Amino acid sequence: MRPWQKEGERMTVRLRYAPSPTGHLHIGGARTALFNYLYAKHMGGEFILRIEDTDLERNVDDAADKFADNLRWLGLEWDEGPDVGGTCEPYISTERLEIYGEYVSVLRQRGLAYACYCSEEELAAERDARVAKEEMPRYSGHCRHLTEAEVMDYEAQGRKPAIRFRVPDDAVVSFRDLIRGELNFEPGSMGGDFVIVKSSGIPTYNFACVVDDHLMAITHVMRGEEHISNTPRQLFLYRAFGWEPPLFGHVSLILGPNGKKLSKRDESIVQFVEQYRNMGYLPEALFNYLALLGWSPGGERELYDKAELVREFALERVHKSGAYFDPAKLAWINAQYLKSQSVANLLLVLRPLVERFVRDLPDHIDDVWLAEWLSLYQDRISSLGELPVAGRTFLIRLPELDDEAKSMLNQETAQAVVRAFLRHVESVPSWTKETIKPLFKAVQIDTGSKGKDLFMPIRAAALGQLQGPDLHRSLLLLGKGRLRERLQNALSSS
RNA sequence: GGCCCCAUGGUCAAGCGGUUAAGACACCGCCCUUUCACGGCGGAAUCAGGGGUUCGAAUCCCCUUGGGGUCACCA
Repeated sequence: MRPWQKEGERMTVRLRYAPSPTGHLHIGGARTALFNYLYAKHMGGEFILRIEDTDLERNVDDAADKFADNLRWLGLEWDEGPDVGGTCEPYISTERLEIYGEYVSVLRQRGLAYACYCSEEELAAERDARVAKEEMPRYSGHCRHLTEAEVMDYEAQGRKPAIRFRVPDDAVVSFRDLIRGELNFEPGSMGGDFVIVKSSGIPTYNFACVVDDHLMAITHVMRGEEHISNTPRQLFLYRAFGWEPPLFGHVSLILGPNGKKLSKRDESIVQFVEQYRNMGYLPEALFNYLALLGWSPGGERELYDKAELVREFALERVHKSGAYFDPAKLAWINAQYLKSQSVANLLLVLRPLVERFVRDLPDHIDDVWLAEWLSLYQDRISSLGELPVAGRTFLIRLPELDDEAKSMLNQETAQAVVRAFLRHVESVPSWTKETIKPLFKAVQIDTGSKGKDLFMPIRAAALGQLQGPDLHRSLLLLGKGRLRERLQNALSSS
């Protein structure tokens, strides 16, 4: 029974994602958030966003807002958090300093925590000495039993103490991980008394996290595997306070191309959510892909919407082993969503993208034009960001002829086809789907060319490449005026 | 190095003592198509190794090997 739990009340699960605002939301963080969200929602519980900004030096100004923005974009909405509020406010560590202070006092009064005056240099020297002896680096407990005189002496030197938690000497810890099962830790493997308040007066992650999770009634903590070794320390704290700890689940890591944990500094891979967003990836697709990375609902399906994922999500099916992040598969999933969505919907994403990618938008571009342009390429690209590249020829005045197109147009018969086509284009009264189609038949009669010999020269002259979307529709989109200009250019330049 | 975690094709993965070891991405081939894509069909490709347990192991146990995480007044 937890203090906040009323008699007979069924406890709702509460999970949180607690990023530190030191950078951008990356794939691994997003997936952790996603799993927490999926489980919370699957259980009909609550998902909470908390900002852990206890590392003042590394905090980045608007990182927290960006995290929130990208999390929302992905489709992860939280029930409580810094901007939406909630019953456990505030949701930002640095606004909870007083709270932490109270709990630190409790520990100190009970003799479970003590001031440590060791300087950074002294600690480093101690660590080096142990490493030199091939021992595990571990705090010696130097300040465990300082006399009053020693304390006064340190204070007189102007030293600012950190507060350490007194780890029981015979400490054995084990807990049942939601994903990995029983986990045991040998005594002495935990590094000795650990710091809970830095000499700056700011608590460390391990301390703030425990106090916050308890006060916020978090029932399940799902986090990356790199936190496994923090868990014993946090468990000590729960024990010291007499609190029932939440259930812990450690999710495997997402691996980069080198087989190691994704590093924010690794530039060989696009790993920030915002980057995919900027490339025109659809949030539903990223959501879908991330959910299936390290978890599987079983069966043969690859495409699931959010509601289905929430319904299917099960901790038992979360993988223990790490998973390589595969941008190609993500691209494929995104392509599937791209094909299935309405052009009108896609336009909402596309318009800002185009405005950002294309300078000096030609004035023939309006929503109707954009819609047609997009639909021409909809099943040929895997993300909207590829459209300005793939469909570039429609944005510029004259096409950029590639080598194949050039050699095509060098052929005598090709010249004749283009010449005849130009003649018919000029004489056609209107420019519609219906009027374009017969022009090809007319050219065929005039020149005797048909099939590839007929279509390719026109494609080359009009679009600059031998491959591309449907020719009739392309010419319609191009417009009669620009097409004529291109045909003339093709004839005069060769 | 200590402690801890992990191990089915190149990648994501299904499989929970008896299967010809699913499916998807990527790759290759064929078909469709005026081109390229899309789509369809087909192909190559996996149980890290060694011991047990068992009538029978990808599935259970042990060891080895390999990979990873962590050892901060970072989270």
